[in-house]
Amino acid sequence: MLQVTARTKEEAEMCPVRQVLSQVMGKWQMLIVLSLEDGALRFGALKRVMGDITQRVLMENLRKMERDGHLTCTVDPGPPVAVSYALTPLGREPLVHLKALTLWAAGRHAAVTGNRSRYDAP
Amino acid sequence: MLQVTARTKEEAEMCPVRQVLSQVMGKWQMLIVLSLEDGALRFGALKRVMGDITQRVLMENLRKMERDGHLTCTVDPGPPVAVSYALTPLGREPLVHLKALTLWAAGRHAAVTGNRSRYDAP
DNA sequence: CAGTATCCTTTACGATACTG
DNA sequence: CAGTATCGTAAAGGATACTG
Repeated sequence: MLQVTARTKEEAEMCPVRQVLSQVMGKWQMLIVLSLEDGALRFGALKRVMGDITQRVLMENLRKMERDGHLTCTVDPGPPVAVSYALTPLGREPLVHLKALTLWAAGRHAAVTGNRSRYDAP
Repeated sequence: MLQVTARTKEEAEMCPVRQVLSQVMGKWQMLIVLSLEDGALRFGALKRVMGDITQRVLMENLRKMERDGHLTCTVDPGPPVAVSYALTPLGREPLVHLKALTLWAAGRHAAVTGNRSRYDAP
């Protein structure tokens, strides 16, 4: 398998795979990627679509992903200003895998719920 | 797209997709799944393979994944005791997608590093 | 509307010591 | 060797208020 393990924390932070993955696999990043699949969204719309995320946290994640080149930020000076975020080609690449995982998770929810009950019950 | 968004925190916690995904997409869970791909490992060996994880955190994650049915825990009473962990068929299912993501991340490391420098520089 | 700043809580994690 | 318990720290996140 690929090298994703490390012996120290410093080594882990330098792991190339982890560095790239962390920008799309996190709880919020993944939701952002999926939310932008069908096209650009303005900040407010994106926040509304995601629902349970605060403005501050959404901004943080958007900036990190912009920095890594996963999405672009386009400003239309208004007034009022309109800022929209869109996935770059690079940002679209993991989409297929993330969707596959999401689909798998959806299909396995019943099984997992059953396993949890069985584990907790006795 | 599938429904992975939520309007409240409670709604998010009940999201079937998020519930299942959280057991394999977390930083540690993903490393555990990948580490067990080639077969069962004893606790100590698994800890050594992963390197930068503490005993406590590894135990926590193993228990959560065992609860969800992603892996089994087999005890061979010694002495000394030997406890080995192995993926279940359910636990193997996400492997293909996780490996695809890992492979993608490895291939894009250079691009992302470049993007970061460009973003930070000016 | 988009963005920043501040404060506070919670969660994840690390380190270490102890037990069968 | 595997597992538990305790304590402390650091990171993530939530709430809210304020600005152009």
